[in-house]
Amino acid sequence: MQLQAPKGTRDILPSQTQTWQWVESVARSVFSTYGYQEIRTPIFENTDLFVRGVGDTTDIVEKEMYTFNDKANRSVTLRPEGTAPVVRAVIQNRLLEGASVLKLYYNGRMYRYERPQAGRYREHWQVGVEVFGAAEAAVDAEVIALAHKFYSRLGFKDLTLHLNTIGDRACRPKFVSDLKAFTKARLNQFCQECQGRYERNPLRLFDCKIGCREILSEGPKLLEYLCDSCREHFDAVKRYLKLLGIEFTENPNLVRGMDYYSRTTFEFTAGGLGAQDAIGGGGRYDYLVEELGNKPTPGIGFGLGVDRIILALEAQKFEISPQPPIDVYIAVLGDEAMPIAFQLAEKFRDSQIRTDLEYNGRSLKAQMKTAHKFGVKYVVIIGEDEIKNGAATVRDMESGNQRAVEFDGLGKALKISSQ
RNA sequence: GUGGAUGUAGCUCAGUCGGUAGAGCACUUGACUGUGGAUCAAGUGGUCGUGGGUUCAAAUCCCAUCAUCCACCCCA
Repeated sequence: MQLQAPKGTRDILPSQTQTWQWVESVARSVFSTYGYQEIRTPIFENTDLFVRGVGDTTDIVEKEMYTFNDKANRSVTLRPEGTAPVVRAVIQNRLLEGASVLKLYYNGRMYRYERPQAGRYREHWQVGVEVFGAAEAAVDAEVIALAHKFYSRLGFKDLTLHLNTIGDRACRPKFVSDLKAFTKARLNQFCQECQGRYERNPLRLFDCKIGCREILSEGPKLLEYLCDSCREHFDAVKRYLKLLGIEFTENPNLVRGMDYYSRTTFEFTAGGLGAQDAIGGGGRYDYLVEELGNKPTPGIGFGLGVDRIILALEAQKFEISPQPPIDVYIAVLGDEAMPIAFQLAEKFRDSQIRTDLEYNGRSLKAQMKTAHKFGVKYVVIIGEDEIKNGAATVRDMESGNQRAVEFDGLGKALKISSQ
């Protein structure tokens, strides 16, 4: 027990990688049907990108980043989220020039220094999309529909979509200042945590789980402060979602953890997950590109947590039937059989037959057991008799039937039989 | 960062009032001279998380520490 992966990290073992590959392939397939192309960005960035992009008063930046100095004393940070790096790459590589709308997706690991818990890791995987250059409500609805389609392709049953709007530059400042004033007048009624939130980021007050929200229910409501264009945008998003038959719950408390959001925010939660039940979320960020130094460009996107998606699928009793790792197992009896088996295995592999063989000279019974455990269709037995006759014994593991096949014709025979 | 629970074989776990370790599964061999899914038997495998302390004697009691899990917080 001395060797151990770092706290909050884990290995994804061969028994699980089939599920992971399947989830990733569904993501690729669904995203590409909406016209998205993949982008891969570095796993670390200059720290400044996240401080400016995500926001210097957010929890992510204040206490959850893996930040360190490299040998030239540059401050770099393992990416805690996917949006800021993609925006950086888009600006740096001028991907917006000559494009009306740009649709990108990514799949990668994120890092946050948090206390590990059920469904919460210090290294976790997200697949996500980002759209640039489209401010219309239809795009908000399409992005949400995309996430929704991904989940339903995976077979999700117990799924809730939470939807909110947090206004824009025109209407949010007034709301925030009124919220601050309201809170200040009752500050001693709020919990310790919320008294800090009041100072740093009042919108986060809506996230309190202890009960401070009850006090706020008497206070200003964001929905009542929305400017006309924000209200119309939000209504349009809802209309489009209804058009597609996608159910949602309006959740005025949905304030997300990055400062870059504006207008639409959303989050998907799944049943059976315990306290960490958000399996994906995102929103619109119409000011982020500008704040990072480019000409103003609207944007919207989401990140979906692959680890939690797989946990939730397991909790919902979903299972993919495991595929055998190989097609053929060669049973080897005696030292003289080894060179023949060794060559045959190479021939099979050249014919795209997935093949493994016995290396340890165990009993035939043990070899058959191994072949059975792998779930192979055929076992090819090479022993004294087979060498003498120049023909291997081929056992069909489903029927139990055996026949002799000359060494030369083996590859072809197996190829045909296994199709 | 704050709480609670738990660390014994590859896996899941048992271990009484302190007397220096067990089961099931898995693995190997055999019953069956070269045949899987069944049965039976034997065998391999453990610094009892780590370091101290108490004791004639510690997996067991005490302290510390590390790790894991769960919750708070936050989020995917």
